Amino acid sequence: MSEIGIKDIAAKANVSTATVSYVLNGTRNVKLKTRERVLRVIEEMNYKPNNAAQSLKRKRTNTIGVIAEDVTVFNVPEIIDGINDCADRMDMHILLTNLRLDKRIGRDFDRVESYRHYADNAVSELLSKQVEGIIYIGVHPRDLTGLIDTSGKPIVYTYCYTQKDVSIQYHDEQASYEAMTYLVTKGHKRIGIISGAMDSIPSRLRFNGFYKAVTEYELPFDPQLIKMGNWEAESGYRLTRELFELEVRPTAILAMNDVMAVGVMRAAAEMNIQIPRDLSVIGFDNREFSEYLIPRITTMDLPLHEIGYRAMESLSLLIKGEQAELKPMPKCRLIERDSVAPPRTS
Amino acid sequence: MSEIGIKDIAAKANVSTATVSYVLNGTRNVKLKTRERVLRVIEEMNYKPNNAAQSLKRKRTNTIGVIAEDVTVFNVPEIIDGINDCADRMDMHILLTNLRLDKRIGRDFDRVESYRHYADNAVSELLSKQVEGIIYIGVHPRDLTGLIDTSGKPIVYTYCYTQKDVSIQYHDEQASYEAMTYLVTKGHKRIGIISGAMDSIPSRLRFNGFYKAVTEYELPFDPQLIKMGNWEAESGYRLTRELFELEVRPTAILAMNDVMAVGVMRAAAEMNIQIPRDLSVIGFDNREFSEYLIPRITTMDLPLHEIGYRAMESLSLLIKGEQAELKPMPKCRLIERDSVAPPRTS
DNA sequence: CTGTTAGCGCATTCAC
DNA sequence: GTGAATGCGCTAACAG
Repeated sequence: MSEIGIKDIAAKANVSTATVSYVLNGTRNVKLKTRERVLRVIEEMNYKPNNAAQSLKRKRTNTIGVIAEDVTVFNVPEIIDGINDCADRMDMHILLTNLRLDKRIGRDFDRVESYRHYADNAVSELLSKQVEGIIYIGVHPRDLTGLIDTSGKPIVYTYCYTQKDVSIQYHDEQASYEAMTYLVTKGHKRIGIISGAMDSIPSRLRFNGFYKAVTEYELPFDPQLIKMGNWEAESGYRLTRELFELEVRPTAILAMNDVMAVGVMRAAAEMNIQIPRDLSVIGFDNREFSEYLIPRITTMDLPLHEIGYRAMESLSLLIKGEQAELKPMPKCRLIERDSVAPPRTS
Repeated sequence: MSEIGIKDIAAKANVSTATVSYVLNGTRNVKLKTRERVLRVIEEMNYKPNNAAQSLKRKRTNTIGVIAEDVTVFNVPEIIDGINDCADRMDMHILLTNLRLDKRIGRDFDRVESYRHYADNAVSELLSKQVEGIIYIGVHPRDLTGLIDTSGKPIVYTYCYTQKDVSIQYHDEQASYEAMTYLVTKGHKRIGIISGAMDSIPSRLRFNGFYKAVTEYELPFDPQLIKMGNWEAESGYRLTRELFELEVRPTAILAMNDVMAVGVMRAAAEMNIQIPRDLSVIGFDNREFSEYLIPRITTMDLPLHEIGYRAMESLSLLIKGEQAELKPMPKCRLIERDSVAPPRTS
């Protein structure tokens, strides 16, 4: 029975409820002896303060809400972990809501109306529970302006954004630029790129990084080396075949995610092209499997933990009424493995 | 400002707070006209009931706590998703606590003392928040008797268990038996097995299934075909090499997880053994990467969603004071892919 | 059908 | 250093 309350403690310890509260919260000095007595009784009766009553009285709950569009998407757990990490340190608690978008409406994220309902519910519920702020974790970066109304409560977005709220994202452009730099350093000049879906923001950002590298390193610019994929392995496969029908073939391919990199590898295997001897491949996301492929693929690691941590930091600032500081975007990190080598001097 | 309360609504709608409460909860009939008026005011002022106050009054919170030992472990998100799925249907809410064991204490799960502290805190906090029950998601199946005291509140364990509480687990023994059956159906007789760590319960259970198959199908029993791994890829690699030094080599290998199956594949690649032509491989877990390997590996899918769902169902029963019904254990499902073929008739 | 009011468990102000 | 009284926002019993 969790029915023991502060007054049960007070009675058993021969003090008033106020005294119990004082020793519990350290709000005022209590004679050592009484304090010890109270503490002992609390221990004995295994008393736990009723959080509902506390929240009602103080105006704080020390709780924030996290809305995840789908916890089963690969990047989400690590972001949550980052939020947790930070929240623990500031003694904040987390109320997690899982929208289950993937299961419920599939991948059709652009039809905002199809899930506004779920989002609204989640927010209402969280607000009802008196959260002091909300972190929204998208499954895919996109503009969510107007989706959510938090009634003035602070909100931070990650893996998506709105036009007026704080959002935390990693540096896509820097990431692909860095990947290109690595390839160039290894001696590659003709580098093919297989993009994600073109209506996606990360795709465009990563393209920017690619162009920047092409320009800065004065690589031969050939539109034929640029292929529009759709994030799926099949597109990596198909486009790699196209790339290899070119008269002058690329010596390296940058795939905008690891899944498409798998497609690249499949195509290569079929055409008897050895990676990395005949073709270098670099992926994106550092998905778990990227380490298990043969060869293990070199890829860009996403700073997911850091994103979560930062989101929590910013939210905490907003809750305190301060301005969220504008730190530079978290960067991706190159994971060097076995799928990149210098081009063959044929 | 979420400072608007029921009495603000009452005032503006010219009714008493009670009436507002009644229309909100449908607890009593309210004249249509007044109801509509109240509803309109609520809408206008964007009023959200204060859950803390509600919980204080009713004795229910409609909230359960979920303690995950580590949300970043591969199987956990899907379990949470299952819990969510069920919780949504019964209008229950979830308070998630992430122990972050992997990050904080590493893989040394047996030293219960090293994380009792975290578990205790999590439970205290949850109890304080008046959850009506708890689901505990372990990272690895093991006996956790004595770790947690919920002060009488119902608890359900999954991916771990205690000697007195309800726990939900999938059917390991059936799974490996079924995997063996599949291999036998394909014509294999000499089947090697690479186990997980032997102090692990799933390892032993899966062995049971293996033995059962060996017996029932009257396979040649050869202790040399049984290798003790440790769940890591390296052990799969090393033990496969050992298996291939045997005079009569196995035609198929059952690895107790997909990670070790990767090791098998690596060893095979090095020895120029083609999968599945020269060697069939079957894994366990249906890890995401198992589909991306070349060849894609046949594996046993874990009913994670179902486990979560069941855990929630059972907990809900316990909360209502009923007995948790004993359904048969959820089963694993064979995912047929490309790493198994009939043995070569050499 | 609607209003009045006690009290849920706790923190806090004021009085001692 | 301690205790009695008040009220947080809400529900439900009681009264009309």
